[in-house]
Amino acid sequence: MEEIPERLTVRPSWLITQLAVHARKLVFDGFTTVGARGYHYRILAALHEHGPASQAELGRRCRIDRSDVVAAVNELVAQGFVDRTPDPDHGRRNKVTLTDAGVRQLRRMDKVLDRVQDDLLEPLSAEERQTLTRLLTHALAAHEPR
Amino acid sequence: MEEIPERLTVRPSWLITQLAVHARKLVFDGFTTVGARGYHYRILAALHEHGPASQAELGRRCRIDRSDVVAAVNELVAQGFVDRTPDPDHGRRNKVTLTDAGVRQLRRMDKVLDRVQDDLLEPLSAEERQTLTRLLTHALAAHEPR
DNA sequence: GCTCCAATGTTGGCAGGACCAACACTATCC
DNA sequence: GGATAGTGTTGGTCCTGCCAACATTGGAGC
Repeated sequence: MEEIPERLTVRPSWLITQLAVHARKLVFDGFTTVGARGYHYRILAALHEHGPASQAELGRRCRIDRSDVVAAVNELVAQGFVDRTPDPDHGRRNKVTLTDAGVRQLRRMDKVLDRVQDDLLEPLSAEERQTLTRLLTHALAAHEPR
Repeated sequence: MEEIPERLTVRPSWLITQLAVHARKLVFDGFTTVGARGYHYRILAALHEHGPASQAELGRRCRIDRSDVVAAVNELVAQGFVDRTPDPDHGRRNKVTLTDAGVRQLRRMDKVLDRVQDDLLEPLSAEERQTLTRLLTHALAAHEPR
């Protein structure tokens, strides 16, 4: 009745992009419950794991365009999750720092994400999830800038 | 130097959405060379595999919103790849039909897509690609409307 | 020192894909 | 006949990812 064309369902590019649609939706819905969105998590995570950084650096680490980092940092500042201060050594550069509230927000988002993984891969066994993760990591590595 | 936070790289939702970014880009670039985009392929494929259909039907089969089908069909009509005629039995309904030129366009897009799969999964062996396809299909099935 | 280049922050814009609300119209079921 | 479900269409939103342009600043090379 409403079958998807086989040409589509057979191709990895379709499977990946369609599963990504569901992943995005789950992540979006989850993050909405804590008043955040994807870019926010990436930035908080980078600050937590690698310490304070300039906006350009954050963009490179998080795979976010410079111009989009501006907006995301603005929002995070407004929510009190990061501080933005001019870098004393480099006149134009900013230093973005994680606040305590930011750390707590990051932990909330971590929990949300853990649940999302479960919903997303629900029908797969633990072993299958591991295999999938390995294969995806492998494939993705080939497309990363060296 | 520009390492991605581990919190991200470890999670399937990140791997899937990021690989999807590259998949989209490869598909987009490929389809651009034949003057088309994603929605066009889905619609041509559905028409070829299941025969003429109404727009609402196409939307359901291709996972495209009704309103977006309108625009895509407009473009396909303008390019001469499909015909849109009023359904004689149902006053409001349209019947969308694939033209010969549409079939040729579909074949061109098929070739493009085959190359894309290869670029996308380049580092994986044939067996790994098969495993990946199986796991993705399995996971995706759980999120499809029954 | 001075010039040229690279990097930075910022604004503003665009496109694709997905989605939603509302409206007018039609067919069909009770 | 009247309520209801389906259809085509317009118009708008959102997230993500990008790009161009600009002013400003640091640093490298001469």
